[in-house]
Amino acid sequence: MKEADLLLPEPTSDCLRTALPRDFYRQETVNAARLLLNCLLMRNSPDGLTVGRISETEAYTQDDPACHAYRGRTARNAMMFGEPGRAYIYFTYGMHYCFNAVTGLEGQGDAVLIRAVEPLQGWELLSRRRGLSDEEIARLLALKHEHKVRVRWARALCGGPGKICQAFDLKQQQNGIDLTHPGELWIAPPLPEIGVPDFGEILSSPRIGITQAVDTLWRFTLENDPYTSRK
DNA sequence: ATCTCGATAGTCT
DNA sequence: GACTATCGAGATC
Repeated sequence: MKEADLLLPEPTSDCLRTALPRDFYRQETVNAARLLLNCLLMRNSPDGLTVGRISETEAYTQDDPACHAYRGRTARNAMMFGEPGRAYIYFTYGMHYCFNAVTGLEGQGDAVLIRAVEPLQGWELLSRRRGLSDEEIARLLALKHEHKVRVRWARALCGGPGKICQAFDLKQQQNGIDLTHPGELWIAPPLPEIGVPDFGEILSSPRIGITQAVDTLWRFTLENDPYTSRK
């Protein structure tokens, strides 16, 4: 399927009624990180609905020195040791949030970081939350059919974990939300009705922004997917 | 395209 | 007191 065909239908779509089940998150974390690619990040807030196709993930396991849970349970990382299928959202660098899905067995301390998504629905709302002016949003909406503009805009909105949290309004308040049921925040499987892009093979690369275990290739992207945080 | 750097505050030593 | 699963601006090539 070509990328231009990846158009989200009206919000009556199945993705509003469907969520990945608990058992999906219970599987081995590295597998979950790979399979979360192309799944749909769904966010319903009083402001409106926003949807993004997951395009970049990273796996973190408790026995991995780069993982927040590596040194055991603390108040901050407690959610990682809880039920798989819940959101683990944390604050970092004094100004950014990062969104993870808890994976593996309960009590294990694993999670998958969502590093980039392709916006599918709610471009205007995502843009406002990211601080774009009304004039800039209007200009981009008019040019959105141009591939280069669309990719550039998408990456400015959601090409990085901090950007996703700002665009999707994810903060401490959303920490611990159960992602396995449609509500204010959940993840839907890739739906054929929406269109599943064919971006080729899954690539593995070093995780970004860490200093430990830099040779563990647990960052996952799709070969020809332009909607990533970097090349 | 790739780099360096500063902002900023919660967490842990 | 040091570090951080980041971002954006500005410099440089």
